[in-house]
Amino acid sequence: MPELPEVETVRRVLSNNILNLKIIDIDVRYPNIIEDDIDYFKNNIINKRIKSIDRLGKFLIFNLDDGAFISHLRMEGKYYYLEKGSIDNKHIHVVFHFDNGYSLYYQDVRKFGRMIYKNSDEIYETKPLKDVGIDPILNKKIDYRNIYDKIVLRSVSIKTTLLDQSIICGLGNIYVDEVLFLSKINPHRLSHDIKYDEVVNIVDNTVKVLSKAIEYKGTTIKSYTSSLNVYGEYQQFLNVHTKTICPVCHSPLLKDKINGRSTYYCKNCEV
DNA sequence: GCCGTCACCTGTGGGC
DNA sequence: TGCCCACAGGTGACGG
Repeated sequence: MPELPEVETVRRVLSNNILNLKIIDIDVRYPNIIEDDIDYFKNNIINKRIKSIDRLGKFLIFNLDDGAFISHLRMEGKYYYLEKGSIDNKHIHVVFHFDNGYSLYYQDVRKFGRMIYKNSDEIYETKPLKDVGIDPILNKKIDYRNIYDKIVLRSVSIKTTLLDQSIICGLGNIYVDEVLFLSKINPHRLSHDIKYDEVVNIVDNTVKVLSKAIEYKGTTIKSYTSSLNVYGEYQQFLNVHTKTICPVCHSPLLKDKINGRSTYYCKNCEV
């Protein structure tokens, strides 16, 4: 579900609500969400305050007085900040209770999301953040040559390469289709055939698409929400993903699978 | 190190 | 109505 714009929207919503609150208890109902030993995770977080929330790619980083816990929403993860006891359902798997009578509920229908605690010195030096590539929103000076050098080493499709979070992070299935459409590049083209100028174009369009999607609080196709009953509005700007007709040449769009992912593109406009 | 496949889960919608 | 199957916005483990 959530790609970079949706995660950034969640970060902003939570930053307006939970900073400086002390976590006094954690209720872990589905242990597989937590990658650590549960007691280790809880002992390192309980009695600490959330000082800030950062984002790298699709990861949320909840910085505490000391250390941080990192959260990935994967397909369906959502956070709700509500009064303690005001919500309950079988899809809520982790609950952080604060000292003000409110709680942060982590809900995840498919249970794919993950959380892990890190000491301060290992947050960016260990997995998972160690392997995360360039964040196109956080990095104001983008090294196009570096990205090009990594892309042309790959022999898979350009779409597959752009979904690889270790090169450019933050793109998911929806925005990759949009970026490639704006860049006029067929998603099936092999990475090692992509020219330097096309990489520049892809990166610039990535920044453009993601920035505008953040402005509109993400894309809601099915289930995404940044908090209870708050939905993204970028879907009105989608050109190809889930669409049937090309908005430029008006020919029917193609839909097929690349690496098992639904892929929408125009065979006339994307070459 | 790269690549393809599968697994992780549940809900939804279409076909029969 | 009920059953079965494919599919859904992500990522990591594993074997070749």
